[in-house]
Amino acid sequence: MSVGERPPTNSNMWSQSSLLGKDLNLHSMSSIKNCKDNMRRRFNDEQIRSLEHMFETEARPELRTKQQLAKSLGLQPRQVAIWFQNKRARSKSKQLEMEYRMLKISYDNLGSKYEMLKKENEALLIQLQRLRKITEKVGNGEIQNEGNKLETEVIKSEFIPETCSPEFGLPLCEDSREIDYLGTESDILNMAQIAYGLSEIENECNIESRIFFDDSDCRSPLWEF
DNA sequence: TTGTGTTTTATTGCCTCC
DNA sequence: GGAGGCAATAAAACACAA
Repeated sequence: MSVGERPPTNSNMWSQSSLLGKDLNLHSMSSIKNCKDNMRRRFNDEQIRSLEHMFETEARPELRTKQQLAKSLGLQPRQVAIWFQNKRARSKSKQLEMEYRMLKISYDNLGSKYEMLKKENEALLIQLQRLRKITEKVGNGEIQNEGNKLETEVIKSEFIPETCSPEFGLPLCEDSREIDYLGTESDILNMAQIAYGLSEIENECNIESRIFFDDSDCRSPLWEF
């Protein structure tokens, strides 16, 4: 017999049992355990095909259906009932496995997205610090009208977003330095004022970020999945 | 051939529903 | 209380590497 081939089975352990004519009660079989041990056989290909086909249309068939199917396959109704029960269990297990895989993929994607956003956040914070320093200089009058053009150039050269992303309303750019990114000098001053406001928000955000994404929490069982 | 892991068939105990 | 479902488990049948 080749590998994977079923042994020929034209009957089964129940065909000669004392249960002929009995109902599908699955809990009244202990008295014939010895019979089972001597005669257990796997179902043949045709029986499996029919059972699978029936399962596709109805996973929980009625008693009458199971009895008819059993008769047509030369099995005991009880065997058919057990087969459906086991099949439902296998099916449920496979379904759970599939759901787990999907969730894991989703979780992994979320993780890499988080890492990406974290890097972008870090880059933006650095830029914010630079902007704040410049704003302080403006406030202290360190930047004179005469020098504005020069400062503007410095700002332009310094304040180039490291991440140009449409998600943040920033233009996508191959070479950011060629873009007049900040606009006019008055725009810069406006941004500096905004920066002061943002620094407050930034502090709050960092606190919240730590609550949700603190690495120390990653050791929790939930995080590990 | 044999040891071991996997799949399939069957049992048992508990639970819910009518 | 009986019927039938499910979860956990046993055990036979099978697959396969060494």
